[in-house]
Amino acid sequence: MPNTLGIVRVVIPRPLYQAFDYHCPLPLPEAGCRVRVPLGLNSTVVGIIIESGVTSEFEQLKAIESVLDDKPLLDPSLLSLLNWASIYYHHPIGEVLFSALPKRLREGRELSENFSWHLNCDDHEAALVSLKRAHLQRELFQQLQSHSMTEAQLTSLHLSKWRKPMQQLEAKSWVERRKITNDHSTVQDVDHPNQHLIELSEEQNDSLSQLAEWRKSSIQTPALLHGITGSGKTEIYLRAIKPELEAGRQALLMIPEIGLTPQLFQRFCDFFPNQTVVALHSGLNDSQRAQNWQSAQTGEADIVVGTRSSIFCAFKNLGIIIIDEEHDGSFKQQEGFHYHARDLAVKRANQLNIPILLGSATPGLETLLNAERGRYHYLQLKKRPGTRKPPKTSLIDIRSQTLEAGVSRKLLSEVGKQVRDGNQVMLFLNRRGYAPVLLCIQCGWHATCSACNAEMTFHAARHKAICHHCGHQQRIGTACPSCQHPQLTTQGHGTERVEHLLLSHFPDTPVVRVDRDTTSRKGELARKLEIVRSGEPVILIGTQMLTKGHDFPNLTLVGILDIDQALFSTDYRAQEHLAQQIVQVSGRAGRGEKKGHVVLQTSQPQHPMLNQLLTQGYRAVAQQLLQERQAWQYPPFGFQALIRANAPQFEEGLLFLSSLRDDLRVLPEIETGEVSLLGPMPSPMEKRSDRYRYQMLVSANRRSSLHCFLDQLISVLRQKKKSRDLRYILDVDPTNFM
DNA sequence: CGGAGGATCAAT
DNA sequence: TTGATCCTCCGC
Repeated sequence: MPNTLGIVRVVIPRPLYQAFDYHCPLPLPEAGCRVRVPLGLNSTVVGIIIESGVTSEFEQLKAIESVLDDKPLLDPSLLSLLNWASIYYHHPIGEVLFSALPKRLREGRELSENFSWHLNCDDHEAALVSLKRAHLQRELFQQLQSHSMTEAQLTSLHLSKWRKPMQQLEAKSWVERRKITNDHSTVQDVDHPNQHLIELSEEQNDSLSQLAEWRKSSIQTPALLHGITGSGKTEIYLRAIKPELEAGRQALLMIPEIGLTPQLFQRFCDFFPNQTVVALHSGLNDSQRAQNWQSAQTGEADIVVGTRSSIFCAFKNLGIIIIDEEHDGSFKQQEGFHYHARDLAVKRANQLNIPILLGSATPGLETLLNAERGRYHYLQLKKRPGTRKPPKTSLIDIRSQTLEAGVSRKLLSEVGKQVRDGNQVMLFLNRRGYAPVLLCIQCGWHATCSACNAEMTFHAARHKAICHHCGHQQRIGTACPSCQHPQLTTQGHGTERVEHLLLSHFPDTPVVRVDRDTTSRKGELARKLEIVRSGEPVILIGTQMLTKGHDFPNLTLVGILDIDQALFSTDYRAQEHLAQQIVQVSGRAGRGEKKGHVVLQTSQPQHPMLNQLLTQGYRAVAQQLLQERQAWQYPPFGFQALIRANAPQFEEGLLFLSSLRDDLRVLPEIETGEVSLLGPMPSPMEKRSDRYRYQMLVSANRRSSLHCFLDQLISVLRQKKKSRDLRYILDVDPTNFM
């Protein structure tokens, strides 16, 4: 072979654990570049180089078809994180690597060129006068007057439809488009007069100086910011980010899935008006996503505000990671490549030796334990700024109350009182729809899903029964579908039903329902939140959508309707989640000048966890739960993985897992008892979306034993013959056992 | 995962 | 014998 060819190692977007070697003309592209390579007999796929200039064992190498990037998309540190994740989660490297890229780039598309827009006009006054009636153009013009804007800024900031008016301005030659070559080698002025409008409390300032001190140490350990709801964690985030930006570095702020309130994003834009803030979340389309991702990769963006998958975003020079609401379950990816973005963020920060700040009013037990063991720096905010006090919480024993749609008389009268006083009220019920059960009292028929082992939820306004697990729908008339009895009844209650109740009791007060059904249309949530923020008396009824991050200053009463189910859950994480949820929902009350009040309805007013939460607070509950976890050797004291298998045929997955268990019996970790297996058993909902689901739990007291065992498990699994429609997945550190 | 080539099977 | 369908294997 002449000396014009080298060899590159390429990862393919297939569920394969190995990489493939290809010939490649010199000079070799670097690791992290995409290539197009032939695969199999007559197809080509996009691959990513993970090593360049290797020697290959393999005899008949093919040559790559083309190189797609002249500079790496993924830098060595990100590649190493992804490689680590592939090993830790025992997931095929190809799928891991490709999950880091936005769809457009996965498909091998060209990088979009990034441009910025500049004003190019002598007489601003005259121009503005002539734009008197062209509002959009005028707004853009004024925007550009203060500073030039990149396309990413324009798209994410406020004007999603900026292109047309910009074209019109361009036609008049008042603006011009320039290709961005600047990668912020000249750092813009980060300081801005608007930044300091909010004065920090003594406690906040104290946290900040601790953070500054912490930043100085040569090895960066993570920091936990445990601040009660309303204590102003966002202000700390902003100021923790600031010095990094001043040093020319970038920041990543990770938020829960539905936590990106426009207010939070806006706060960041306002605080750093000279910096580029971009979002990465599910609300963006493919091209916005690719563009924002890329703007972080090139260094054009200074701050990325993103959900779970933004942990894989490439950065030119990442300086700090912040995770807001770090306890939130949505940081755990629950399908395909099951990773925990919070854990990976800690790993990434560690690899880069940069600071990471985990913020929450209700830190997860794992995080709290890390803080207690001194592995994380522990910061607390115990007060709300100013004179604002945390809300007072009381229980209503619903056993001694008349209930209407699950709402007690006592709570209803309290709602009435608050509304009459001009205040706002929020009722929290984590169940959408009208009622979870629809049945016929004559023949006993009830609406069950044909694809799942589940009741279908009745949605009254749509005259439908809908399965919340697979989406199947059935139209419901007035008569029973089975015996034609003219009246169907319901059991239980969802947000829609409570909304009806509230409308009938308080006809003069707006009732705003916020759940997936009422906010699926784009902009609908924002519109509803706007009503609430106007401050007028409003009764809000909603699911957990309502619990995250919102700030309603005029909200004085929070009612939590149905928690009894969670009190008796068999899932060992249920108590932790419930405590977090109660604290988070409660924290929506009393954020303004008026005092807040929280009412918890329950049939278990003597329940130890509830009482401890009310009298001693979240930290005490968490400590109690940690003790219980320790006694049982549950995480974070023990380590787990869950193998799930499902197939369209009844018990096929069960058979598969049983046979797997037999194969595993001879492994050393099982024989010594370092690792134990539980199951296989049916998943809590055995049939879902026409597939029968089973699972087997792997537990170990040491992480190293677990991982050593899983390595062997994967190789057994790979060799096992399996029917084509059987699917299995390994979930390391599972959080959800459904 | 996804294509291909071989095995299998019922209908011709 | 043939087309359809299932199955198993393999990818550089």
